[in-house]
Amino acid sequence: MPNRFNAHLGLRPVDPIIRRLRSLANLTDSDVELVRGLTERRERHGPGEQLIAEGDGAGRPRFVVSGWACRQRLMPDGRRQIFSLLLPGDGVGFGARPSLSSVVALTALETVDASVLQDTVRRGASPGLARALAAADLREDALLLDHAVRLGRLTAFERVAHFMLELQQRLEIAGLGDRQRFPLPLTQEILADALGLSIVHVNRTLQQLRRAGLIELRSGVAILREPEALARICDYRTPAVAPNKAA
Amino acid sequence: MPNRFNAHLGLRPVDPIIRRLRSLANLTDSDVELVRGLTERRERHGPGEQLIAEGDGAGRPRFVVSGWACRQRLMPDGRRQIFSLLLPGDGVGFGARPSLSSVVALTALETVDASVLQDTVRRGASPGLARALAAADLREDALLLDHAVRLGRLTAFERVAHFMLELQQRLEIAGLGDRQRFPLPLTQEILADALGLSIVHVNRTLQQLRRAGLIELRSGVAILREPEALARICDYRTPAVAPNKAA
DNA sequence: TTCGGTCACTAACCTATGTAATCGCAAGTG
DNA sequence: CACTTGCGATTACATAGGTTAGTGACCGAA
Repeated sequence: MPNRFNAHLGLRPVDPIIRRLRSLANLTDSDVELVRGLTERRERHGPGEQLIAEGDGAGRPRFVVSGWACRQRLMPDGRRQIFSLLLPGDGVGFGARPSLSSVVALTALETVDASVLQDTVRRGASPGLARALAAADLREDALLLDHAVRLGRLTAFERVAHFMLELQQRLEIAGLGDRQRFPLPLTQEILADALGLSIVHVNRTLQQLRRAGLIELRSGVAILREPEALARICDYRTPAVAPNKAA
Repeated sequence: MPNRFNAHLGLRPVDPIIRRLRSLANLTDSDVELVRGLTERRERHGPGEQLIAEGDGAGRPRFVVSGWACRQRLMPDGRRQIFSLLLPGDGVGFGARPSLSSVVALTALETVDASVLQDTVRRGASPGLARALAAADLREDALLLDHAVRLGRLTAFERVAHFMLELQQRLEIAGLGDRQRFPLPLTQEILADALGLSIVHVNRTLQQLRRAGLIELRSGVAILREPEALARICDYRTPAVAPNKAA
């Protein structure tokens, strides 16, 4: 629970958002100030809580501040497919279209309302933030295609490796991990539903990666021992981030 | 090769486009006239030809008039994942963002340039067409999520059934099939790359569906003998089409 | 403290799916 | 005509991954 406590340590709850947006486009000081101001309307959600239901119209836009969530779809027989994970710094509910998937908290989750930011962008008052949101959208689409390739064409071993690398990269951008280490507060069941595998096989595959000396998992923290080897295994390409390119 | 030949039979090459757009939003007579006018700048592509490469900037917008294409991604070792099929009436290259996947012709393919239409929409001169394009975009996203569920959570049997139902529905809208019968000019290899299966297993699964009396395939034509049974097998839900809803 | 619940982990077994190798047919093509 | 080439079909075999069942560690609630 990051709070006023760590403010004087230079850590603010909205930092992941700022880091994320800055990785997508150049922001002016006033852009950053605006994001800092979002600290007001906060919401807390328990694990399992649904933020958005499938088919919901455009809801309030929000940013995840802490905790993890996901987009998913459920089948009537209980099978679940997770489309993407929402990490601190990620936006939800932007875009004025009915949601095609539900959004569910996977851990205790904290969000802030981003209506102010969205209004500012719509008013045309911040080209920087506008570009950042557009880039975030593009990035999300790219991740979904990566995910489809993972599900359709990668083996379990490759899938897990690929997924770990994606998480590392995203969390590092959010300031929540380094090139080798990051928090991973997911059960193996959640991993299974994201990767299109069974729980048991996720477990097997993680063991395999461990035994190969490629990763390490301990109490909610993942360590990539050999990021380059992992990347070779699954043909992971670090996405080109273009913070300086105008539209 | 539909041409001036069948014009006096009431069949025009742009008909699939008109039917498609009409299924997405109400069009005025002048909207339809505009689409009819697109017949000019036509392009022909041979099977295998790449229309758009991964990373290409916003290209000319086009509609598929005849033939099939797909969005896909290739892995260095030759594995391929197809993300979506592009059927007559479908648009490509709208949206001013770099393409995240390449677009490749699967059969002989005919397209028309849609720049005029896009300009009209951008000028705000046709709310109907604007809504249609937005709806097409939304629909495309929805199909991609369906696809992810197919790849991640459906068995081969369910995948093929689901895919056939999707094609039936889309082709019927385009006026290229009825509730049971539609053209299917795809090799089993292409099906495999779309469904995340091996060629052999696609063959097996098709046999299985045939023996079960659910489908029939003959010389490029698919027949769904039991559409309802198929839909039950894979929990296929006909997407809600909302041609009358304003944004 | 005990109890119930969740989760990681394991083992045994089963089956869906992939791989490799052929065959035959139909449609070019020279 | 002989000769490819591409594609669907089929078989035999190998294996990745699913299913079921169970254990023990941990943890919060009573």
